[in-house]
Parts: sequence; C-alpha cells; structure tokens
Amino acid sequence: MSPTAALLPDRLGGAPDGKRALRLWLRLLTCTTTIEQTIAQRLRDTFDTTLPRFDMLAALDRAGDPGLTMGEAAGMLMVSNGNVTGLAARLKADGLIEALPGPDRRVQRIRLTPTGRTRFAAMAEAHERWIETLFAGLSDAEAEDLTHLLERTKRSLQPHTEPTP
Amino acid sequence: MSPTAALLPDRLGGAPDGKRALRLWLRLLTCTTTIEQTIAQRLRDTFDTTLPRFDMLAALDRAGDPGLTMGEAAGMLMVSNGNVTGLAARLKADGLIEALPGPDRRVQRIRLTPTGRTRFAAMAEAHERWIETLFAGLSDAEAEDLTHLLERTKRSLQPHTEPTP
DNA sequence: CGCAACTATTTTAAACTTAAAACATGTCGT
DNA sequence: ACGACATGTTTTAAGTTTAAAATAGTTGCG
Repeated sequence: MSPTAALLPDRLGGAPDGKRALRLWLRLLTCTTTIEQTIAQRLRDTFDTTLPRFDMLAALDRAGDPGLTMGEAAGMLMVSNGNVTGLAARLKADGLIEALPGPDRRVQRIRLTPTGRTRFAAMAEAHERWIETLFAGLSDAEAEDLTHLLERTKRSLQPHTEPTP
Repeated sequence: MSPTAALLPDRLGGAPDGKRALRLWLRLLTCTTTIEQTIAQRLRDTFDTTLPRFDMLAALDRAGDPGLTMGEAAGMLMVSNGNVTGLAARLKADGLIEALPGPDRRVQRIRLTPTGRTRFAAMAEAHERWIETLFAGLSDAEAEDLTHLLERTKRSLQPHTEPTP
C-alpha cells in the first residue's frame, strides 16, 4: 500500500497514509466548489443567467457554425442527454440558440443565434476576467505546476472510470 | 456540479497569458467532475444512495454525538439552508438520522442514528478505497505537491469570494 | 412590557440533473 | 420487404439545488 512507509516517518504530514488521497480529494472538491459558486453568483448578478446555460453556450460557441447534435452537446458538457433537452429548450425560448434538422431525422442540430453569439461574447469576456482574478494569488510557476499535475491526474483517472460494457 | 467540460480551445503552446487561468480552471473542473460522477455511480450501484446523502452523513459522523444544527450542516456542506431541510427529511425517513430540539427552539439539531452510523461506516470504508484507487496513478510526491498547491489555491481564493456586507 | 430588529429554519417556485422507459428513426440480414 | 436490432432523442419520475419569501423564535431597547 505505502511504498515509502519504510523510508520516512509516516506521521510526518500528520495524516495516516490511507487518508492522504481522501485529503487530496477534499481539497480538490473544495476549490472547485468555491470557484463554481463564485462564478455562478456573478453570472446571475451580472448577466441574469446560470452556469449550465453558460456552459451550453460555450460549447456551441466553440463548435461554430454547424453546431452540435444533442448527443454531442451532452458529451461535451458531461451531462445526460435528457439534461440537454431541457437546457436547449430554455435557451431556445430565450432566443439564444436555434435548432435545425439533420440529415438523419432523429438528430437535432443546435447552434447559437446571432443574438446568442453576441450575448455569449460578453459573458465569456467577463468570465475569463473572473477566473484570472480568482487565480491571481498563484505565481506563474505554481499555476503551471498545478495545471500539469491536474493533467497528470486526469490521465491517470481514465482507466478507473471507463465503463466496462 | 455543473461541468464546463472540454471547452477550451486547444491552441496551446504559446498560450496567451489570459487563457492560462482558464485552462487551469477547466482542468480542475474536469478532474473534479470525473471523480464525482464515478463516486456517485458507485454509491448508487453499491449502496443505493446518492452523493448528497453521503456527504450529509459524513458531516454528521464527523460531528459526533451533539450533532449539528441545520445551519451548521449547511455551512459544512456548502449548500443552502433550504437544501439541508429536504436532505435531512429524506434521511430521517430512511431512519439514518434523527432530530432533537435545541435549547433555542428555532434550532433543529440532527445526528446519526445507530443505524445511520453503521451504514455510514460501511460506505466510508468503500469510499476511501475508491478515492485511493482513483488517485493511485499519482506518485506520492505528485499527490503531495498537488495537495499543497490546492491548499495554496484555496487560501488565495478567500479574498475574492468573500461577500461584502 | 411592547415591539422592532435580528436569527434560524422552512416553504415555495423554478431550474437543474439523472436513470430508466418510451419513442422515433435508421440499418442490416435474410 | 420484413423484422430484429441499434441509435438518437425525449419523456417521466424522483431527487438536488437555489434564491427569495414566509414563518417562528430570540434579543435588546425604550
């Protein structure tokens, strides 16, 4: 379990070996939740919108003109298909996105309207500033280290999270 | 959690300075969302429960015998008071927690029942193993670095997320 | 005391989220 | 063409979440 247990005093950091991963996970979760709630609050105050809506617009903005199918959007946002159905309906009602029929009649293809693109541009600009400010307390080196370690984490996660059909 | 998934333009390398924080944020979010969804799935498959319920039981387990007031629980879980009301009602219906009147009659004090404590112990044991396994791809040094950087991040976040009364 | 201000919680309405079932369509073998 | 299976999406039912309003109780001050 603990390959270095024989090499170092185990209590150095204070935490027993088994709890180290748990501690890491809780920190990760706290940081993410704090940032997410801050951004959600500001989106609401400044643009009267929500994070899920913003995320959807971001995915569509990134996708460009052909837009995305419902399934592609769900994959990008890492949410269920049913979720996208409702979200798309609300954004459509707001006039920010539009739906087009695909060649396959099962497929809904959605994309930003001109209004949606304009509105998203303003949000994205503010969003980027907020994020920059939130991380401004880290040095460039720290931010780079953190980004790299999270990339390593993401890749090391892959084998354990793949469903086995 | 609202996952802003892989939405970042991959034009990296000499990434413009402004996008660096955004990139960091998206990695943080992706890692957290992936882990969260994995754990939620396993909680459902193995214990037929949900992450919010687990989190509540964990907070109460840590609090010990006097339990927590509704407000304290909300603070620990970083959710709204109203959220805790509903969650507590469901857990009470399941027989996992119980409510006691506080000295102040506005206050509801909740704590685990013996059943709740037993059930949570089993979940916590499995949960800890899952988390350990998910992070097993990182070396001890990487895990420590990551934990430290997240601690730094958490602290540097504080000034930007405090409401101004 | 009376009552205004404050505090803790619950209620409400709306949005978000999911898993599972249902639906609609497409594909392929025969 | 027919039918069986596969695929993309929507619907459904239940749970989670929030902000804002409402409720209930406490405190302090004149």
